[in-house]
Parts: sequence; C-alpha cells; structure tokens
Amino acid sequence: MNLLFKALNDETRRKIVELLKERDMNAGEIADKFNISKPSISHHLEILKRADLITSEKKGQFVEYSLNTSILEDLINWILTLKK
Amino acid sequence: MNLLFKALNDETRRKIVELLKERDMNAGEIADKFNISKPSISHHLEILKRADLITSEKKGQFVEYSLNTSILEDLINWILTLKK
DNA sequence: TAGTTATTTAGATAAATATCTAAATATTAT
DNA sequence: ATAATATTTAGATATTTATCTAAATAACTA
Repeated sequence: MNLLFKALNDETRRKIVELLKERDMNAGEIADKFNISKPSISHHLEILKRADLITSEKKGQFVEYSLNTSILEDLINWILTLKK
Repeated sequence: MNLLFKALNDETRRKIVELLKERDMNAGEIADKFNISKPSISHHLEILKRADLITSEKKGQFVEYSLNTSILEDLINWILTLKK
C-alpha cells in the first residue's frame, strides 16, 4: 500500500499511468510527452514498476511499458473499507 | 487530486483516517494512538484537512475530528477511469 | 567493426517533508 | 485571577525525493 500511494503521489507519474491506459508505449515515447529529461522519466518508471502499477518488456532496443490495472483493486478495496 | 494523494501518502495519516472511520476523535485521543509528538500529529491533521479528508469542530477546549468520506468518490472515480 | 539510437545508472543538488522542542493561544476549573 | 489542560504555531533539522548532466550499457545498422 505504501509503494502504491508513493507511486501515485506525483503528477508526472499519474500522467504516465493515464498515458499507458490508452496504449502500451516505450520509454522514449513516454519521455517525449513531458518536458523532463529521459533519466528522470526512467526514474519515475522504476517507481511505478516497483509499485507494480506497470510492467516492462524489452523489445529489441526499446523497452515497452504496460499498465497493470489489477493492482488497482487493492487500492479500491482500501478506499472502500473506509466508506464501510 | 494532488492534495488527496499527498495526504494519503503517509502511513501515519492513513492510520488516522482508519481511526476516524470507527469514530470521531479529538486531537489528543488521536495523538495517543501514535509514538509521535502532538505537534507532529497536529501537522498531519492539517494536511488531511487541507485535502478535505477530515473536518474539525471545536468543542470547548477540544477539537474533534471527523472523516469526510465524500471526497473519496473523486479518488475512486480517478482509479476507475484507469480500469476503463 | 564502428557508429547511431534507446535506455538506464551514477552522482550531485535543490526542494519538500516528517519530525522534534519550545512557545503561544484558548478554554476550563479553582 | 491563576493554574491546568488541549491544541496549534514557530523554528530547526535530518531525510526523502525530483531533477539534472555525464557516463555506461545494450541493440540495431551500415
């Protein structure tokens, strides 16, 4: 839960997640959507990956990232317990 | 959305929210549940309040805090759009 | 093989944040 | 009015984090 909230506590990372909702993208494509250096984006991707919100797959020289929506169940359940 | 994620991105604050799910509590009662100074708890309460996750009401010399679950709708909706 | 492209790792830095103690404020009780 | 209790504000500090540039790694291409 900690890693999940930490991962989502950043506007850039939330936007990345929203981008990946539409389609899988490689690291460069993602970076092109922001005015932030590629290393910084790489760092954000790593945090999202650690939270299991995204997965990555090497495809030749590219690394393709996909959204993992299943982890969001945990988040929704946590919130729902609060609403009783 | 930013304030909301920021507020929930802390174990202590999430526990406060869980405590307030059970019943309204004043600042001192909340502080007693943690090994953290009262000023620090007060600071956490302020962050939760800024995110509209809790409300406060002065009752004599006490300040009673309550959970506001309605704001959680926004959070759930954000998550649900990701799951399409 | 040498050069080019894609991505990550390393190391540095500035800003944000969680925490503390001490002091201020507000309310109740004697 | 004074003392006691509840809470917040102020100011300081150590840790975390978002960002950068430079360098390293990996995989295509000519």
